[in-house]
Amino acid sequence: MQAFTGQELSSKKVSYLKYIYMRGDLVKTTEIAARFDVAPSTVTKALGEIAKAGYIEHTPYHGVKLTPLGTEYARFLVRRHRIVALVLSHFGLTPEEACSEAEKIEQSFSKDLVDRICRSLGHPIMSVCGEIEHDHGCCSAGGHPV
Amino acid sequence: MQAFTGQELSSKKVSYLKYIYMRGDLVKTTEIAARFDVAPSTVTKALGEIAKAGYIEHTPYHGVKLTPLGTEYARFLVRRHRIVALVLSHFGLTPEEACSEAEKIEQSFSKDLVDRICRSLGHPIMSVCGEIEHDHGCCSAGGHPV
DNA sequence: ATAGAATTTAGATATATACCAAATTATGGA
DNA sequence: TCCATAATTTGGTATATATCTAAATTCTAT
Repeated sequence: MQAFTGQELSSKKVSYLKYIYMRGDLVKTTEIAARFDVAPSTVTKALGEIAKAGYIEHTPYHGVKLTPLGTEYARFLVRRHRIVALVLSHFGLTPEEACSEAEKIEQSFSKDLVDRICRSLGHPIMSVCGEIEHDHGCCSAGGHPV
Repeated sequence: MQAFTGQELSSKKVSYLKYIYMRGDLVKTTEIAARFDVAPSTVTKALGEIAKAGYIEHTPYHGVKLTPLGTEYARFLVRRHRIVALVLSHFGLTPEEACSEAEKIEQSFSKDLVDRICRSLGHPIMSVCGEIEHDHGCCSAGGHPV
């Protein structure tokens, strides 16, 4: 498995990548632009950069698709999001609040930090906005023994 | 009291402001530059912007000093830092780890979120890297009743 | 085959961060 | 006091991110 840090992509690119992952298969520029309320040209430029980084395959005029690396990375991004949302829910935020607040702060959580929180929580399988997948060595590897 | 959101200043500016607060009184450009390992000119520019925003008073060639607004804001920044560090410590991070990890993620925590976490924790007076001041209506005001 | 929709390209703007080199100001020692 | 040196600021440049508009290109469905 890759050694992600969680800081490979900027905040907006992470949002786009997660969206592409959730939508699955081929995703169109216009759809992403509509979802994030930005101009299509803004999305085109970002997609080009995400593609250059190897996370998606961009077929001009046709759409984007995750690469295997992108899929693996997106899985981490979603896990990070859900772990952070779960943590916030412990402070009394409703599932909706926890999810939207997580969206704002998750960007700065490193993979190592997420893994430690995950371990400390006993590798929960459910968050407030979906299941938490613990594939491979993910958060059980490294650091303190489980 | 002011209605801060926590996003008034960029990440680096927040770091500089917290440092100025901790150092107290008149702080010199070179000192800040040394502390953050950047060129003095980089600091000068940032200080100019922080001053324009009203948080510090910059006397060219002599140093900077917090304004009342800046002092109040810095107090919030320090409280935010300590609340976040305290939260991280609950997941098994040592005080040092919690403090340095908090430094990386606190920027994106809004005042509202900090206040909610603070309330949920029962307004703790101690964190892992110092005391937590709860002046004015701070985290007990607004939102759900305490 | 082509009009209209989708998309990309090109050119601008804005913010944040940072550097270097040159100019300016401050300050301490003779 | 005067000046050499240190500190600081200015001005110019650079990168990265994010965004837009307008024009050009490509796709697609009639």
